[in-house]
Amino acid sequence: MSDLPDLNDDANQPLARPANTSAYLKTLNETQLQAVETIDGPVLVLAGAGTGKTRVLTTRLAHILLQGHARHWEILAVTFTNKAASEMKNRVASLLGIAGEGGWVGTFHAIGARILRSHAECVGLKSNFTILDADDQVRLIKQLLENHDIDEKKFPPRALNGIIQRWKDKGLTPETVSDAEGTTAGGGGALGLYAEYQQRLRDINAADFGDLLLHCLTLFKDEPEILKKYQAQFKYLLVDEYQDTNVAQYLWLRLLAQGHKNICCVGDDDQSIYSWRGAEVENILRFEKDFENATVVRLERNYRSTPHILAAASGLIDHNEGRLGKTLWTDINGGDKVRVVGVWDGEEEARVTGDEIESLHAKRQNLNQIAVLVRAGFQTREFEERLITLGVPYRVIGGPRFYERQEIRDAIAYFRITAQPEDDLAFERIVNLPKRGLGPATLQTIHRLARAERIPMAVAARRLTETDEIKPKAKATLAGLLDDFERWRDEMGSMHHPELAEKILNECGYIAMWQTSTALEAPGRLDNVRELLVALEDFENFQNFLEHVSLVMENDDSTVTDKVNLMTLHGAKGLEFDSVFLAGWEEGLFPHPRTLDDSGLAGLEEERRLAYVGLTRAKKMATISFAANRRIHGKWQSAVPSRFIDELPQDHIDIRSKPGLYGGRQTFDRPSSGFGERQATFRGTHGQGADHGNIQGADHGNIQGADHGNIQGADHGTNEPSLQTGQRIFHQKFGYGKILSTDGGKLEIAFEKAGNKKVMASFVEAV
DNA sequence: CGAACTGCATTTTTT
DNA sequence: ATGCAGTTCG
Repeated sequence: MSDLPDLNDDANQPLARPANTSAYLKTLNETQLQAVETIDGPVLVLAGAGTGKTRVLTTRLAHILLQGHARHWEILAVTFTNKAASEMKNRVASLLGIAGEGGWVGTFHAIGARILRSHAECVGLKSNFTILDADDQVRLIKQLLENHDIDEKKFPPRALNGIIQRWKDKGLTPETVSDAEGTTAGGGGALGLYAEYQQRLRDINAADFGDLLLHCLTLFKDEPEILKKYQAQFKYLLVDEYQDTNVAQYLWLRLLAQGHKNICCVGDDDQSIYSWRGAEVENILRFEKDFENATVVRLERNYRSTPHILAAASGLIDHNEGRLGKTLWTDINGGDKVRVVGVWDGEEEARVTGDEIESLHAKRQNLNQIAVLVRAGFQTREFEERLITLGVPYRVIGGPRFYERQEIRDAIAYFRITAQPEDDLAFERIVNLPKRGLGPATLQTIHRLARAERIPMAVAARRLTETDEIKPKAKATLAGLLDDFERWRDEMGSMHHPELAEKILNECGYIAMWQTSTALEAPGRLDNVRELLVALEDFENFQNFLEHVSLVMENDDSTVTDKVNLMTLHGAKGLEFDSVFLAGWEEGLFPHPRTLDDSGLAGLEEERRLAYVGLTRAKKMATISFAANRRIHGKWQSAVPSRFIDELPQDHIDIRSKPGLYGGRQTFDRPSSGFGERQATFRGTHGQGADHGNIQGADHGNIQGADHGNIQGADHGTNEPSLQTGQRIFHQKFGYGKILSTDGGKLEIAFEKAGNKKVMASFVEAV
């Protein structure tokens, strides 16, 4: 990390001229300049939507380098997304005129992984540990539950994983989870599961996303010298989207910042929309208390939206309590009011929106500059259908990603097991793919041994090839497969990795499997696999490629072609468009009832921030729409406009609802209603919202309360070293027998019924 | 082993 | 409505 060639000589010498004459600072406004030039000590930059946040962040980074305050490896700049990280890298590079390779600009997770790989052994891992994604996490939990015969229905693996991940978000290890939480969460079983999950991760040399930070915290705590090294190294810290940090990230930052105390956090409390995945707005609200003598800079001049849009958004967010408070203003003139459109149903909403988009397009509005924003992913469907009919090109942002496709995950599992023999999840995924007769029975045996001995499945499998535990045919197949793994592993050193990858996929029969498949999607899958092989070329080796796959899964749909953007409100954060359509502003949909149920007022405020984020994406035109009738989960429901519509300042909106639609279900008997009347309708709203809650509310997310299924305590029903020659034993499959000889974990047994067999000691009970 | 059937939930999403 | 997972049947 340290002695990289310094690509930029200027960075080594302070510049003689005064800072504010530097060309790159000239374009900044006064507060932006302050945010850039206040280099020493803690700085909080409250950057409202569209106030030039990224610019400040990148200019500040460049400024520190150009002024010679630090070299590029002495600055730590963290973001949440790869997109933000690469944008920062690129912009800094262009400001400096060079590429800042080797710097510490990256996502929290990428930086965490980098630190962790250097000191993996301190937390019980090896530096080539695998990074597990959400899918792997859930599968691992499932395995653990199966082992304890716990009913997945009563304890959904996803929910349990959620609990564990939230603990990790809070920086809690199984040892530090409070007793109170430990005894209630997941029926009291989640904590035990967490401990077991962590143990299993170590056994298979893997870390999940949360671990990338959590293990860092453990590392910093256990190895103060290592922490000191990083504290000394990072003279300046820059943090993007600070309002989205969770406790673990906060602690991580605070530790690292303690050396030089130059930490600059940029964020906007009004755009905090990720509490459901552990983000804590409190981090940003508390900044001045956490970091003494902090400078707070407010960026309030908005360069993005017209006054009406800004006023509507500001008026809306004003309904939230506990804000740090900002007053956005703009110099931009003109622009229309925010349009509020009521329609009969979802179909009409899509039709009206589609027509509007067409007419914008006819007026030469760039389709890339148009977005339809919805609350939930499924809502894009109706718009897609309509746009297809109209022949308007579109893209859905946030859809399934390349690396999430089944065939890609399969192929990658082969690479994973090759690069990291202990990767159980990869092993399990491909052991019988393509089908090679290693079915559930064999797998279960491998599993049991792996668990009993706390060894990776590949190791367990290898041992089982030396005993009679599994059928001869399966045994031979398994031995062959394991030999393949090893052969490929040996070749990693000598062969060019894209070629090796191709070889692997050919030899294992995976390619053949799709080639011979008559399935409709087979050719497409093969194409994807080929594409994967091409992607491999861009990386130095397997390791780098796999790291990329797990951490940098870019969703680069930023295709050059001109298309309308469809996405969720969450997905729109950080983006901007000339024209924005905000669809589905109805009670029961937005604010989402589930959020209200789960988090009450705090949830409502977060939904309101989501609305605010949506509105502030618009540069020139914002259109809000709601339907009087909506089909949800196949059922038609009448709907009333979202309470957020009521909260918009009337002076800045233009209601274009068809006469009579404003009242939702009252449409027929009470044509045409105005604002005043809406209050009455609004009451009805509440009733409906509550109904919604009832449909779900009953036993949702409450894994507690059940008194069964204690996750701990089930034993693995096995051995102790007291197994000696002559000892009578019981084996689950072969029955009773007597030990003839022992050889480490292996035993030769004379079974009363089954004859002489070699078995694993783990599968034998002394009787 | 694979096709057909049944029950069930169904926000947001990065890494 | 729809899709997914688990189960059952041929």
